Amino acid sequence: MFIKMDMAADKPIYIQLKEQIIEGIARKELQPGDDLPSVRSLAADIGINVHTVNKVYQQLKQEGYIQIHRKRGVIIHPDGFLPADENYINSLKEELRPLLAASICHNLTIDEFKELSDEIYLQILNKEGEQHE
Amino acid sequence: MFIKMDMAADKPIYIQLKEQIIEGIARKELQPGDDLPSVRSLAADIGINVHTVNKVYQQLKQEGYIQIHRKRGVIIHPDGFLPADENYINSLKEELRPLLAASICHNLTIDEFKELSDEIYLQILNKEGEQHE
DNA sequence: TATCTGTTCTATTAGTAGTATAACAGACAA
DNA sequence: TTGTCTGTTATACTACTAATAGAACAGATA
Repeated sequence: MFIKMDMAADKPIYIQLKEQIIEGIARKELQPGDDLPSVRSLAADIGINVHTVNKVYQQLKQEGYIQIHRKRGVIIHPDGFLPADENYINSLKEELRPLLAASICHNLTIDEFKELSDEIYLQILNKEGEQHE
Repeated sequence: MFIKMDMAADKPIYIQLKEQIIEGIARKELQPGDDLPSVRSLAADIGINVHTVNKVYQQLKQEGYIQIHRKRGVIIHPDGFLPADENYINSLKEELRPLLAASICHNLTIDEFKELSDEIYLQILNKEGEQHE
């Protein structure tokens, strides 16, 4: 598995796990229909509690990233990428807004902000540059 | 004051307050040297606890947005906008990364993402479009 | 002296993050 | 049928954060 937890970080581990799975989907390492480990095996694998993994899976299901079948287990949603509906766009806007406000206060131009976005975008999709430390 | 709290939101009120002050600085409604209300008066004004306001001021001081003087009170940092040092850029990147990964999963192109950024950027700087609900 | 400022202390309530054990119900293979 | 895997639910506990509350201290100033 490609999961790397940072137990010392202030970011909750269930958020870390969730983000890494989403990034795995984004870079197509996890493709539609692919199996995900069971809650128990993944929990044992990365050394965290079953409930923590279950919480992540429930949220990913809720947001449409995965499907959960009683016996077969957990799979990446077979329909492929999600629709960028108004709901999603609005939540994205609300998350971007404080980042942009702070950027302005740090003398970052909108062009510099967009260049940064480009950079990270390529970094995510580049299969080589796995880790970001 | 231009502060509007949403007590029903899941976002902690100290985060809301902090973000609104930062956005006030970004849109230049709060200019270098300007006075901010005392912890007590602001707390009474928006109906929250003194300690909550104090926490926000301490963090804003720590991040260089404001100065706190024993008697004079709290002022917007007189040096103007902050430097976009490596430290800040790295923290911004870490916040942007999960947003971009999720955007990719929602079929958003990098260009659409950047258009969204443009839109919010203008929305912040536009003195008219105050609220974002 | 009285009053304002930020600051610090202690204490309480409520909620979240994470762990731990256990049990239930469905699926499936031996 | 039995055993074992799956997700799911329930309960309980610890630790931490968010928020409130009241009080007190120290410096500045009118």
